[in-house]
Amino acid sequence: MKFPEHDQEQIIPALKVLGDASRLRILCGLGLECRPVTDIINATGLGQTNVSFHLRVLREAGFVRAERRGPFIYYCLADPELLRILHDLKQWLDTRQAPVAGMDNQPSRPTRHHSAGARTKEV
Amino acid sequence: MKFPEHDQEQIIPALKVLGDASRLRILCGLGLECRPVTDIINATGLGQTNVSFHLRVLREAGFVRAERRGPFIYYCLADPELLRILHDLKQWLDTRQAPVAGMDNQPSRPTRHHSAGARTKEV
DNA sequence: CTATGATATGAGTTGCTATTTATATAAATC
DNA sequence: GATTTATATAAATAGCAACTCATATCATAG
Repeated sequence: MKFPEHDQEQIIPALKVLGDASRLRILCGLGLECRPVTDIINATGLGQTNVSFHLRVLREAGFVRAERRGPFIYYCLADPELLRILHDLKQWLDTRQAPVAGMDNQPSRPTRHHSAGARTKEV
Repeated sequence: MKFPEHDQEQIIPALKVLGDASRLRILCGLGLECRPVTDIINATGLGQTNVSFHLRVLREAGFVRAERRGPFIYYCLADPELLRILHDLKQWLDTRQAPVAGMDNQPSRPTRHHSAGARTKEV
C-alpha cells in the first residue's frame, strides 16, 4: 500500500473537515435525509451562524449537497458511502487495544541492558 | 448506517490525529518498516523536536508502536490496516467530482420561481 | 414595495495546536 | 564518571480554525 505525497495531500483536507465534532454531528445527523437548515440547527443545538459556517465547509468539501425548495435550503449527504468509510474506521478503532483518546502509553523507561546483544525491547 | 454520538466521539480524535500533514508524512513514510527517529527526521525534513512531538501524538493514538534497540528507538506502524482505510478514503475522494480543496461550489443564486409549484432546485 | 422568515457572509475574538527554542534524560563509549 | 549521540519534555510563540455578533441577501406573503 503506497502513499505518495500527492495522495496524502489529497486526503488531508478531507480528514480535517471530518475531524470536527460539530461537523460530524451535522453530517451524521443528516443521514440520507435532506433537511432544511433550521432542522439541523435544532438537531445539533449549534448556533445558526455556526451551522451555516460548517455547512459551507462540508459543501465545499463535497460531503453534502444543497438544494433550495422555496425559502428553505435542504441539505443532504452527497454520498452515503462516506458513512461506510467512517464506520470502517470505527471498526478498526474498536479492534485496537489502545484508546485513541488516552494519555497513557508513554515511551517510559525501558529496562536497561548493557550487552550489545540485547534486541528489540518494547517501549 | 447509524452513527450515534458515542461513535462519533470515538472517531473524532483519530481523525484529528490523521488530519495533519506532518503526521501523515511520518505515518506513510513509516510503511511497515520500523525505523529509528533520525531516519524519520531525515525522511520528512521536519525538526527533531517536532518529529518527537508528533510521534508522541501518533503513539498515544495507538497508530504507531515504539521499541528501543540500544540507543535508538524504532517506530513502526501499529497496524498496516490503517493505510487501507486511508486508501479507501482516497479512492472515494477520487470518484467525487468536487475537489475537497476547492473554494468553488458556492450556494449561488438559484433561478427564481414565483409559482409555489417549483420544486427542488440545485443550489 | 414592505415586512418577515430563512440562510449566508464578514469582522472580530477566542482557543487550540503545530512549531520552535532550550533543556533534560537515556545509552554507550572512553 | 565524563562525553557524545539519540530522543524526549517543557515553555514560549505563532498560526489557524471555531465560534459569536452584527448585518446582508434571498424568497415569499401581504
